[in-house]
Amino acid sequence: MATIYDVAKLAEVSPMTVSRVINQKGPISKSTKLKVEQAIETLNYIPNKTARSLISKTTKILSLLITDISNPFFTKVARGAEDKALQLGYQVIFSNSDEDINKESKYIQMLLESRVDGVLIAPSGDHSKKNVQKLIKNRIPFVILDREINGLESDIVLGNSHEGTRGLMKHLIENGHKKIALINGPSHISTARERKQAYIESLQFYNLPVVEALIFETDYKQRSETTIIDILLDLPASLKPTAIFAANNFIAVTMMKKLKERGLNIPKDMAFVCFDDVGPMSDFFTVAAQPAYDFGYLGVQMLVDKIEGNSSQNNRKIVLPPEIVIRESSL
Amino acid sequence: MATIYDVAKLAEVSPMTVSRVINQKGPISKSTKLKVEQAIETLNYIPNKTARSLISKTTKILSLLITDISNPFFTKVARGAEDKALQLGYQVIFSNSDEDINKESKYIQMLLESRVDGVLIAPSGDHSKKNVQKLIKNRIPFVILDREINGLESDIVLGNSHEGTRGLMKHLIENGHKKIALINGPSHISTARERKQAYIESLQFYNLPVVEALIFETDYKQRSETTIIDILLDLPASLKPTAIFAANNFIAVTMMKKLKERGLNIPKDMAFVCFDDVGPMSDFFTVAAQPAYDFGYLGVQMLVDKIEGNSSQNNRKIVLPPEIVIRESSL
DNA sequence: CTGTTAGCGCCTTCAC
DNA sequence: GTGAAGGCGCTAACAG
Repeated sequence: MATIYDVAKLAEVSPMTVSRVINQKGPISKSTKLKVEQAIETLNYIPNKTARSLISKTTKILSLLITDISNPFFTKVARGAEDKALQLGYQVIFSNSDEDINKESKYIQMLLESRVDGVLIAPSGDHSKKNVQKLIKNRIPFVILDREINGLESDIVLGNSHEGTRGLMKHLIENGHKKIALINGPSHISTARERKQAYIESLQFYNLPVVEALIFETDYKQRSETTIIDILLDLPASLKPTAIFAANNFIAVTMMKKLKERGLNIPKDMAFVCFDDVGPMSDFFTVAAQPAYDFGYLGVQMLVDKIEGNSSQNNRKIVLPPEIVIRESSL
Repeated sequence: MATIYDVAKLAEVSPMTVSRVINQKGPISKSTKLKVEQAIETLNYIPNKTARSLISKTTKILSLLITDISNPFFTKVARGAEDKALQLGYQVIFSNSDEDINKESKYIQMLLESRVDGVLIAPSGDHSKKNVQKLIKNRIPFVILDREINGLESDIVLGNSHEGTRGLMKHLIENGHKKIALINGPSHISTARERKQAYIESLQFYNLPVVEALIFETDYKQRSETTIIDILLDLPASLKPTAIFAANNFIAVTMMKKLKERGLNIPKDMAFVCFDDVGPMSDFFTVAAQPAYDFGYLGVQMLVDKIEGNSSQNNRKIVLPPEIVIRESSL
């Protein structure tokens, strides 16, 4: 592969001159510029970004560290991130932590070695604090996505779990549901804590009892099995819920599948709502849809602002409201 | 950020010795190794992959160039690719061409400059040949995904469009459908050509007429509007189809939405089948589901084989069969 | 307007 | 078992 020296030799100039025409920087005569351009062409010269990085201490690469690209929420986040990154001249490396702190730590190490210019991270939970602190220690700019880390201030792009939950609960309750099960994510993730809190507050607001037997905690991951539905359906009639609120889309998918297996009809036998869109074909589901694309898009914008020093402030917080979309599953 | 020199100084050894302990290569005494490790620890030294790349001429980065990560098919491809890449010690940069040859070309240029070790590409169409040839010219290993490029042999991981189409058509026809519309992708994409051909052959196999008015060509992208459904529904009763076969998931989503808008019930008023899964919540759709995860997983495996020279052969072709999943939309 | 020198952080090669 | 010299491809800083 041709180097700047090869080009220089062919064009009968110094490597520095070649560098100048490549980077369109510094004064160059039309004629030498032409010579160089021809040499570049005939040698099929392509600048080596790796060598540049060594000098510029900049890679023009961003890291997108999410929990699972398969989750339609994060798929859209990724799309938004990549679109904005391209616009700003960055490439993005993506990684899936699978909500696993160890996997997350491994990726953090890798991205540190890669000298990425910045990191967009959806933390796997509050324990991610140590990973984020590693970023801080190494002065690599980052923006947190979707989940706050307990006891850590930072630039962040978030949804509004309270608003989304209240909207969903209001809809359910005003449609006559009094016994609503919550199938939540792990309490070490901020969104799960907030969704539970808003769930409880909503019940209280409508003077409905908070029944512990109707509150479950699982994880946000895609699962093939669950016993929660069995437990719910075995509840005595006085307790058995008429509606289920799943705290994210993957929980919803798992529960729905089980509900179908058990022969229940949605919404006739059980109303069903959840947080997050469930994918392109979601015309059936009542959801609190978050503007996932914007999470990624704005996140990258914020991050690059920070990297390139265009931003005066720190700990900027963008909160994006969800949209309550009422569909068949709860009617 | 600490360099190998800082570590060397602190440990009172030469940089070379530090390099040796980092890479666990060459003989080192226990005691110096310990000294070095301590220095690394106290200085929080992290090897600079960028500098390494300059010497090794290897970046341990793969490029995944697909058309749209938002497409559930490619989402899974990406997941499979990343999983295998992690296993093999590679990171992956992803890019979305949006089925646009110009965008694709731009990315090809970027990845060439980045000196990625290999490329996994789902070509935007037959015109991608020039981009792939650029890869060949620059000797960068690649594996093609999902779509063959007319007149180009290469390592490739593919689905079986014929088999999937025949399966779907068989199901429809054996359920009594005689007028089946095909809403296909662009004919410059191999999968569209093959699906159309298999569609026609299936009709002929069952002695059914091939009606040009029932064959449409659109693109594989997500769209918010379409006139195709209107055209179909305005057809005289003698022609109006009783079933629709969408050539990919995005086409299916667009058409379904329109069908709903027009007040049609699936499958009562119109049966509906498509190629590719439509996302995690696809329990409604009859589809030819491709093992998308394996496309990515095996693709990376093949690619890294090539990169690391473990593979003797060229132009290896992996064909992954689809699974016909019959669900409500066609019953 | 163009060229020279030096060095980014690391590793290969060859000495000792 | 350890170190010194040199260079990967490029560009900043200075010189002319």
